[in-house]
Amino acid sequence: MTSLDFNPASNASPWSKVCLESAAKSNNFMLGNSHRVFHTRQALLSAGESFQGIYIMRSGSAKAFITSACGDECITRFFFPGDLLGVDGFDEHVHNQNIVFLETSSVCFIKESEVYNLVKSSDDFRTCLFKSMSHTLLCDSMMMMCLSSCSSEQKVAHFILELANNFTSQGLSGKEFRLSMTRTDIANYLGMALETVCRVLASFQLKRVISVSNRHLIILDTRVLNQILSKDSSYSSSTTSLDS
Amino acid sequence: MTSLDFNPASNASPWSKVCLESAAKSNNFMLGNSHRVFHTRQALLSAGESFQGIYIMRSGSAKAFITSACGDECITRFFFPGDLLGVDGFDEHVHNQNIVFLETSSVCFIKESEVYNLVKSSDDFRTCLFKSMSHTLLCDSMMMMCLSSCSSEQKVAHFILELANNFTSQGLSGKEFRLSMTRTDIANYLGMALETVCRVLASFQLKRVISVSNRHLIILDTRVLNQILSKDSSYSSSTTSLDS
DNA sequence: CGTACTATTGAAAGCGGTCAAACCATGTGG
DNA sequence: CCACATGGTTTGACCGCTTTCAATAGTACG
Repeated sequence: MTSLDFNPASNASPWSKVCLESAAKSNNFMLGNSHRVFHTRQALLSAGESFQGIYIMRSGSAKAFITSACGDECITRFFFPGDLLGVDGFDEHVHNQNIVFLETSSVCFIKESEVYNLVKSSDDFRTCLFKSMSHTLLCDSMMMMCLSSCSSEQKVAHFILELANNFTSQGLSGKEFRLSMTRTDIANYLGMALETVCRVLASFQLKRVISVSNRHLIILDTRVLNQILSKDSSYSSSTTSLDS
Repeated sequence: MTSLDFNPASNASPWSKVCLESAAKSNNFMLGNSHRVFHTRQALLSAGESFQGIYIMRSGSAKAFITSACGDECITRFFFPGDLLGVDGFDEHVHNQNIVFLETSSVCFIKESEVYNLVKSSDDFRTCLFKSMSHTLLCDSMMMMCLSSCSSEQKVAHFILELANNFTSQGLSGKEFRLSMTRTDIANYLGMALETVCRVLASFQLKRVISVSNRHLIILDTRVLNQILSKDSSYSSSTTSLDS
């Protein structure tokens, strides 16, 4: 009923996000030396690279994409501060995704061996790592659900709310923010044509639900946005009041 | 060209699948007592239930689904022997998905506290657990890629090959097997209408790529199936034509 | 100021969904 | 053993959402 059914990220994320790094720090694993800054379009990882450890996004944003057999890139994920990067490498000790930054960003590296040490020595770290991975799995499920059963409008609504949630949990405004990704990226991520993204955004703007100009986005009516998500066909008058 | 670009499951899965349970066993965590058998349509978990631990699928199959805000079920995952169930619960200590068995199956339960103990005490278990979760993340990415950028034919081809892979890694035939899920389940999972699933299967059969009768499926030409997956458009002349 | 990239909007075509009607399998009870 | 009921499956016809194609406009940055 409430906004919970929209996105499970709302509660879990902020907690584990801060936790991981601090938990690691408190164990004196010299994380200070492992900070690194990247700029727009720079790559953190490329598919095929050997796995050395994981990264925690400290600031900025990035996208992960796979180059499919057909040759085209497919964005599978966006990363924001607090997210873990490169976790897919545990499986085969090889990264299967490319990760590229969308803006100037900084990450914190944790070597694989340190991850294992921390998991053993720090309950906090272990808990947070598990939470984070578990949470990602849940988000993936929600995303798959969205991709498989949502209309274009619902997909975009979901995407905007997801972003808003992320910014809110970072302590930033969830109502007004900058899109660090292009329309093409959004379209790619949501599995639709970029023209459709534009059209949906335009339609939302027409309905006074949002206001967009280029990368700058303002959410004018979160409730309607949630309504669109929960049922597009019939705009039931009043469902539930909601969160932030 | 190789099967690698189709599904990353091929290599990783079998290894970690066997490992987890044996690693747990070797540490004498009395897993013998935690075996349980379920029958078709029985539920292992329901959304909202509190998280107690994780399960390893020993035999049979199951589906995970979320009930969306719109009220309809959405299948996010199918489980086969070796898969971990209920991992999404680490995040909030609550399960967000329902898991229901598709046939008579047996699972092995590992209490949360035991998971943590095992992670600390057994490098094998820790490695396998990480691999498994990491692998699931990768599979999710592939699935999202499929959902967002594949045609109906490609989705079904992907699904069949995924199943074949799973059966192969279980030591069973990857060419001939029984579908434990209904067409409706498949359609739901792949984000398409069940009628479309039927149509695609029929078209594949017409092309002599597969042979299906009810739940019984035989793969006649894996190569063409992979070709369909990697590029559909070239076949457009003969595929969707309704000439009969 | 031009070049390249990004974004927007329109018109036409097609894939896939919805609706509808059979068809088939399995199991139940007469 | 058959009639019936139920749920799963199949196929056809029609329609609409999205994509594709195409052209234009706005933006960033040298």
